[in-house]
Amino acid sequence: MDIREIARRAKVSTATVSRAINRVPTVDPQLAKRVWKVVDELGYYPNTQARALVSGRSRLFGLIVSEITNPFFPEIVQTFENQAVENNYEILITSTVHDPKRMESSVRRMIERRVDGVAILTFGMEDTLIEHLRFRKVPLVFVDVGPDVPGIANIRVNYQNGIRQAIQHLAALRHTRIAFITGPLHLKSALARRDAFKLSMTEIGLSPELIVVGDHRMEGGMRALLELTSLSNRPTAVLCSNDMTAIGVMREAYDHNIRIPDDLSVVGFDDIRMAEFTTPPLTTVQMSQHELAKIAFRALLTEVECEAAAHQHHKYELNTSLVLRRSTALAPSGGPSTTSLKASRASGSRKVSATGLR
Amino acid sequence: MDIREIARRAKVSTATVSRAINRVPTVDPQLAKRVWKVVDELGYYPNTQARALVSGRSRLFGLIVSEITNPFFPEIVQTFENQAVENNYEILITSTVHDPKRMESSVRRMIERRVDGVAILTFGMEDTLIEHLRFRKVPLVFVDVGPDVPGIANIRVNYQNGIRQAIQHLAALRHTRIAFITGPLHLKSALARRDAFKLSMTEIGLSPELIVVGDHRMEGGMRALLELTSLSNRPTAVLCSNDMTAIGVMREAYDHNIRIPDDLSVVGFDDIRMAEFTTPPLTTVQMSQHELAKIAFRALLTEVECEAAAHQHHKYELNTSLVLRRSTALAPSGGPSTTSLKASRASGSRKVSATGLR
DNA sequence: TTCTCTAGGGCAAACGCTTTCTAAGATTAG
DNA sequence: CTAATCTTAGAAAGCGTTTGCCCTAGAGAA
Repeated sequence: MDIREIARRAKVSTATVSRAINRVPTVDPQLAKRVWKVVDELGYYPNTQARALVSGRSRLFGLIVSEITNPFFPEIVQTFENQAVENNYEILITSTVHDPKRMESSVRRMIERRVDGVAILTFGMEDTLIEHLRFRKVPLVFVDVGPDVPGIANIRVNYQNGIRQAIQHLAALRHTRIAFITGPLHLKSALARRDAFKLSMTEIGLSPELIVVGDHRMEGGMRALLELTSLSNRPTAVLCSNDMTAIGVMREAYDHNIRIPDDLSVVGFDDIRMAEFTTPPLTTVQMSQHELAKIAFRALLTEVECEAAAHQHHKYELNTSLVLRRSTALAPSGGPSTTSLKASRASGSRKVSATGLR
Repeated sequence: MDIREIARRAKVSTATVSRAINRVPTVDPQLAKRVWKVVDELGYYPNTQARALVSGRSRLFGLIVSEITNPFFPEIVQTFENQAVENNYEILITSTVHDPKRMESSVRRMIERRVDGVAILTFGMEDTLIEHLRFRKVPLVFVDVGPDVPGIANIRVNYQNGIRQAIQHLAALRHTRIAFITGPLHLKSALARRDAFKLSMTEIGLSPELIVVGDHRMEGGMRALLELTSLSNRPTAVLCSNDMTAIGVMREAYDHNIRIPDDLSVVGFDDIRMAEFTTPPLTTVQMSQHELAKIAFRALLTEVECEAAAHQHHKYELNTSLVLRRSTALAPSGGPSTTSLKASRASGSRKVSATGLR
């Protein structure tokens, strides 16, 4: 069933049907009603492919993520999709699972489908692929890792804010030996977090020397805790480069009878959904996936809809901030384990306000 | 840049270019090489919209899930996407978030994009929407909830298997008071699980009376545990209708100083990724998301590719089975808490074999 | 040499829409 | 009452492919 069928039945031309459906105001209300009646009766749905072909816009956005099974991403996908639905876009998702071949095929497929824009929310991407997209003038938005050139929107994450809050929170709980477990050191975002840790420590006169390398996965956190406990002067608190690492730390701690938070305070980073569900619930630095996705979508949309904006170089920023839950407590005082802060805390989670921190 | 441009430069007709690109064997190898050379030089990518328009197949599959942020689904999405990439399909994902409006718009969008098939992996769906799809002869595949009519593929889950294994595992650990926390009772899948529990209990001469209602979310699990602990003869083990419920139980247990597994054995259902990361790691009934997605995709593919198959009524089955981790132990013997099985267990997870069970 | 056949390439018609251009009425001005 | 202007619907030209059909050239047979 096509537009001609509708035209025939409504006794108008296909042009009129098209105009009616697209709510062009110049069409006579009488006619429009007649058209709509037929459309509804027949359950006619316009063919998007044909529309896209002639209009030159597919109303399709690409969304490339590292791994949809990484708990950081589903929230992003959900929000991105919400935005898409709201704005009558469809979204083509690719989860690259860190495979270059996969990235390449995904870029290719997106180009073949003539997407109107691509959001690249992944930890690194080969430049030649980006070139392919740029060459075809596909609007692009990156987070963190994007090249600093015009025509590409970039979302910069302010890691410093949240990490400073975390460190100052720990310091306020009398912790002085605070360790940091990094992510893979080839990741820009991991390095940025580590640097933020260093800065935040030196800011308050602590030396940021307890740094061990993790891998942003649970296993890395487990290994890192082992490494830290073998030290002569163990840390009493540990800040992790992401939540999965923190979960690994807590898991390993459980196996070694290290109580959290009584013996060791743990802070994560990202605030993935799961952080709320761990035992104990994880205090962590929130990098709102919701906000991130929203910003990414809007960036794409402005790039696409406003021709004017297309040639500017846009920058966007995403803040981070500490969310208190129950994996941190007063530092053990050296003697028998001290009472924790636990009792004095509400069971829900609440954001710490920036006031008083720095 | 279009096919005509290629034709011009390779000094052939567009027909030949098309044939060369699609590897039609009748085209002269010489010519084909010439065409491919130009294609590569210019970085030409065929326009999928145009292709779809004329060929009548969009090479697009729809995937409707309840909520991508529900940890059950990302794995499914990933596997489904893998399959799609392998078979040169693209996938349109919708997360309905239980909103009927959203479902409707999603179905509409899929029809407008002329998807070649839709996998509906959601907990219930309005019949009128299904009608829309059936009316347009879109191949469909359901899990559990699909109507039993020809032209629609159905994946039936064998809940009994895994749940029986779970119950017999608990019984072997000397548990006799085994509780069950259900999901929302309007969900077919939740009812099926409950019934499997009842049957498995009576099979071994235990009475399935300790049943409380949950909601398939953490909160429900927390409430349910509270309810169970207020009972005069508390259960020593609890089987949950899904993993999130089990996580809620463990969380609440932590707050009440009920040790898991020493005081209470907990078994989940689904085996979401997170189950491996809880403290203690959750023993649970696996319903392989990987398998599920794979079956769903294959079902769609056969329905689309084999015209012959299209008019048959297909049935597929997905098995379930217990995965042992560390949230179950010998039932406390009534006196001071007994030693748990913990020490005797490997730390990894392993599947229990069906041998000896039933 | 002529005829027949076949292989393989080109022409042009779709696919289902949007949109420009045109023309027919309707309306207003002179 | 005619001419000029405006309004609105229809005719038709694409959008970028695929594909059925036809045509030609060259091979092989007579």
